Amino acid sequence: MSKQWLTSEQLTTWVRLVALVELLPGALDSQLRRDAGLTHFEYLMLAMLSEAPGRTLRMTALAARTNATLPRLSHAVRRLEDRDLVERLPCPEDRRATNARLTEAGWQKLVASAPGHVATVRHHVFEVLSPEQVAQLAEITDAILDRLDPEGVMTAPYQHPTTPADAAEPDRPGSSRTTRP
Amino acid sequence: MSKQWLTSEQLTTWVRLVALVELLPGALDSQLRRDAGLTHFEYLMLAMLSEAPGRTLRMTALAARTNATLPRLSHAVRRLEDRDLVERLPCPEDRRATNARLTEAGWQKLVASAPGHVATVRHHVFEVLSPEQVAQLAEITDAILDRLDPEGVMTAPYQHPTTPADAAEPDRPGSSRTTRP
DNA sequence: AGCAGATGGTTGAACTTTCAAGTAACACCA
DNA sequence: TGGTGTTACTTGAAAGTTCAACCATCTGCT
Repeated sequence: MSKQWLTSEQLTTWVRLVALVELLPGALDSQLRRDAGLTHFEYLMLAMLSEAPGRTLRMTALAARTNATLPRLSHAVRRLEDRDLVERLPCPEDRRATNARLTEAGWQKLVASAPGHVATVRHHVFEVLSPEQVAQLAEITDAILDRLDPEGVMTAPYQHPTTPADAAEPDRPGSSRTTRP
Repeated sequence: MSKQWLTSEQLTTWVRLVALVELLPGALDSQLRRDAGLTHFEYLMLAMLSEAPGRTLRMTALAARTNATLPRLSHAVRRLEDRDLVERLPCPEDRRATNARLTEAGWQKLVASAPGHVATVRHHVFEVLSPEQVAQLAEITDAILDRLDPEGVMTAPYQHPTTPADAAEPDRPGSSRTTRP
């Protein structure tokens, strides 16, 4: 702590960033709950699974990609399982592990809810930013995530554009990508 | 929904922004829980009260400034009351209303925990950004908040730099401002 | 082979948030 | 004056998250 306080520019920026960080998840949540009956966290789980090879991910990997603790994910997956959007399978390679796989109904659910979600994202973020600002925001978030998520677990598989997730996904080539948001 | 999907620049930016929005609250929370025994939400309540005239705010106003529902705030204030950090007073002007006021112990708690919190903010955000990027981020968040929080309730009293909150606060002039983060 | 420690995941209890009433006071108008 | 409707908040129950065990399996070491 070399300097104790923030400059007034930093303070203004920080106040706004905190507001953004508090408000944005709520906005995403309400749209998804209203139009799709999903929380943003549930949507994220489905989206992450949809991008994985075989639409399948180990619990630990899914937890990392969604920033969830293992207990939280375990409970959440059980609820999604009750709704037939996801299924649990024992992992053949490691018998301690459990794989979560998107069901066909889960895939359909995601396909059905993605457009409304994307529209919300566009409305709240991209419609109000210039292309330059989008580029600036990409760099800014990249810099911050460098410390917040050094491994880039949450932004995988978007870390390595030379080996996109789609390459490993056999069915519906090119379409899974568009469901990402 | 004129355009259905996002460009790849937008997608990259969006993935990072989501990661940021998910990760940052957790980072703030763990530091505050570890070093101060406060959640970020509790810290925000104390900070907002500290800036208000007489360190007092109506429940509704505090709820707006912290992006909390009224039931959530009511429960949370009761817990802070149990810890003697906040007290509840009936509002003289409107007998339906309740005022929440920061106690001296609450003020001390805030003063004690602010430096560590600010250090975390600096570490995660301002140390990795250039001054230009800080300015860019201020504009970007401003644009987004325009739709997310048109009234600017969460960023008040930083909306009107000509009438700073400090002007209305009698004691410890100039100091309350620095506890804001 | 066998054991110690690490890893992967689940479960139930405690805590927090949300949701659905419910109460009290204010505001307006007949 | 007395409704009628709105505002401000609280409360208790339901839902979700976190926390602290717990079990099973794997890994590495002897």
